[in-house]
Amino acid sequence: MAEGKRERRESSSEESVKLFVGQVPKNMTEVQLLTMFREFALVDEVNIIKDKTTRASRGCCFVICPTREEADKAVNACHNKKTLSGASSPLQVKYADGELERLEHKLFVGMLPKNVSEAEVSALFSTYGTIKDLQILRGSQQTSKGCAFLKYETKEQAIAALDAINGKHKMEGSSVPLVVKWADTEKERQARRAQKAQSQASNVPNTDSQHPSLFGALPLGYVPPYNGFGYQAPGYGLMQYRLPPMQNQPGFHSMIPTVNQGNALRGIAPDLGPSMNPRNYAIPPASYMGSAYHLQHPLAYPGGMFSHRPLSSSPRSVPPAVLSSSSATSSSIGKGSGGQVEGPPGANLFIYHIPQEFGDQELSTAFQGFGRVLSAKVFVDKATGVSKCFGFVSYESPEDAQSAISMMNGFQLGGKKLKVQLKRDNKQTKPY
DNA sequence: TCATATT
Repeated sequence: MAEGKRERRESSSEESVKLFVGQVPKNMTEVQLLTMFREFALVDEVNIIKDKTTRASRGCCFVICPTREEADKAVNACHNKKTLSGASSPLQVKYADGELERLEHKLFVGMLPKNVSEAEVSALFSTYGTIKDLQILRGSQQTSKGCAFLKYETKEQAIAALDAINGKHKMEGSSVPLVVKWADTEKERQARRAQKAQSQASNVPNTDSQHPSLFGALPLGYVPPYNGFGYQAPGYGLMQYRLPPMQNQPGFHSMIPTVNQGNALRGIAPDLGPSMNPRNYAIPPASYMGSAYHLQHPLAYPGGMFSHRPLSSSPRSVPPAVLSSSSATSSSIGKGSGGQVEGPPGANLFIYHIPQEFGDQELSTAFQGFGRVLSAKVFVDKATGVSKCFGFVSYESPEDAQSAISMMNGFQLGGKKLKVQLKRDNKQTKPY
């Protein structure tokens, strides 16, 4: 018991350092990992990060080292240097989120006089400890922003300074006391940034209609103004999205009401006579365009309405999204609690050059004409939320995937051509 | 440019 207590304290002491390790095969145990890391450094414990509900490994773990020196040894020896059997890429070993900051003892100092020098700030704060780093924030013209970041050698020093100065000490020539706080952590900053981006986005009216991708922007079954074929969001039209060769295939022309054919292809609203009921155009569609907006996006052609399969020979020639106008929008993409649903071997696609503005939903919609889409994932930058323009689509069968490849690979979208290939398979052959 | 994941 005494021993357990001591161990606990060691693991969570100020000195110990937590590392985050990625690319850990899901079948490895904590003991195996512990053994492995101990070849390189002193390690107190390993904690595999598991799915909250399934308890399955999430393919990463934490490693606790007694000191920073030991942690650095582990990082230097392993990060990007070793690939564990079953992993697709080398181990990623780094300080866990917030860990570096925790060791930095970094303070924010506010309410500095604009003309104060580093030396003056340094002189004041040196009273409480050794300053490892000091930086007064300045604008483009070197003008002080009236605040600074400062790092102490130890946490105790930082606390001493914080207690002594915050709200109490006025610098020469200043009428307000300094503000001293712990600097925001990276996570806090991220949260703040996300918050800001969020509020800015919601301040823009009509975000949806301005979205270059019209998928998902309109409810399925929604009949747009005019006729459902020519409607376009401001600034965006079919012009930006080239049609695939598809249009030359048999059956293509017969799918579009003659009156509107030309314009539909260009995303131009036809000039309807005043007596004409615009909605008439969108009606026949029950089968044909569960949603008028399918036509607004060229991707609707290859995958959606104009399957390369003979139109009459298979029920699948009309994609699911088109059959039912009520259930199609979110034909339940695999978003099962964070995990991504993978299809059988050969049924998973890797897609590159996805338009920036596409999200999971748009990707799914674009690829749903070839089979049931089990999952569709566009990768986004963790910090900015910006698409990395690649992603994955999984189908139930390899045949679906092959159809999608033959139809969508090389398909021009927004200036670039989609690259559609089978996803690489990193699964190791199971020994037994 | 191939599932990157922070108990």
